[in-house]
Amino acid sequence: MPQEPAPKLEDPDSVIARLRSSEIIPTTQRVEIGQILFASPQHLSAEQILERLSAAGRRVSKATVYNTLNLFAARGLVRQINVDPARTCFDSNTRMHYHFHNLDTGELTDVDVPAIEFSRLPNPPAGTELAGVEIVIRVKRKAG
Amino acid sequence: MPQEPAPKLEDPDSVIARLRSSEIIPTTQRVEIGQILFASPQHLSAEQILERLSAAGRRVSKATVYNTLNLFAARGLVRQINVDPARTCFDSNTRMHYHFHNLDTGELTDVDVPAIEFSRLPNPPAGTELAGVEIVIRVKRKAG
DNA sequence: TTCCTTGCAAAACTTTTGCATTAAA
DNA sequence: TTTAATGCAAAAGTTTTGCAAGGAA
Repeated sequence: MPQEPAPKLEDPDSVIARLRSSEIIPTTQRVEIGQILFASPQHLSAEQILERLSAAGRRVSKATVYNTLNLFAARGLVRQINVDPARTCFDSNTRMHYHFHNLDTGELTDVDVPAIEFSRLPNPPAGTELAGVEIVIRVKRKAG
Repeated sequence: MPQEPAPKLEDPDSVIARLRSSEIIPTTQRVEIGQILFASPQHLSAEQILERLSAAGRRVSKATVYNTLNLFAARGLVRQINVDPARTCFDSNTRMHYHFHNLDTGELTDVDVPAIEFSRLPNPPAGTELAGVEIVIRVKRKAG
């Protein structure tokens, strides 16, 4: 019987280098979490990371997973995404990009910057300046 | 001494008509909540609605506020907004529009559709169709 | 009367925190 | 050795739910 392929993990040394260059002390747990997140561009909740850790035979406490994700986010190693009010997602793709959000499945898909082009954008309110543009294109199963 | 002006309330009959046309039974509590929400285009959390209710001398249980907001959202009378992972906001402006999000204050400001114009948008993934485009323009206090 | 809604308290969740223990440099 | 991170359990916060009591048609 076909077996669920184990999700591939990023090379630990590469994760360590990445953490050090963000001035983050590379503890065992942080590296393990980084190996999961940085293996590919993806969107994971804290709970999903815990699942993948335990699937990989590693035990990391829930508190540490949250601490680590918040630390990574504060240092720009991941980006927080709020599409589902029930849980926060962390996006390991730190290049600028947008998202498709499938309303039926909850799935997020990246949209590269060149796929969207503005011909007009409003000026920020007085006293403020642009900090970023976030776009979520909601899609649903095609009626048919 | 200047007094905090009581936020104005929408006319009850107008709220009742609105609920009926969405096939929602206009109970006392639903009308009271509608009077707050529909008084002007605004973005309110469940907690803020409870505050305004009690400021107006009305008592509605927390459970009913949540039930009502979810009902209104399901019927398209308000739109749910997820910018703050800690709480869900409900937007009583149901016309299509976008938002400025002030990162320093958390404040949301409407951006009308004509203020943004696309010259290119990606095709939805195979098997899906467009359901909506959500844009949040993040702004911060101007450095100076 | 019949069906639906409300209110309360408790439950369910996600996320944060305090503190003793352990690991990193 | 000194400083910082981990793990646990408890706490905090928002949202949901079960059920008895009350309101709408």
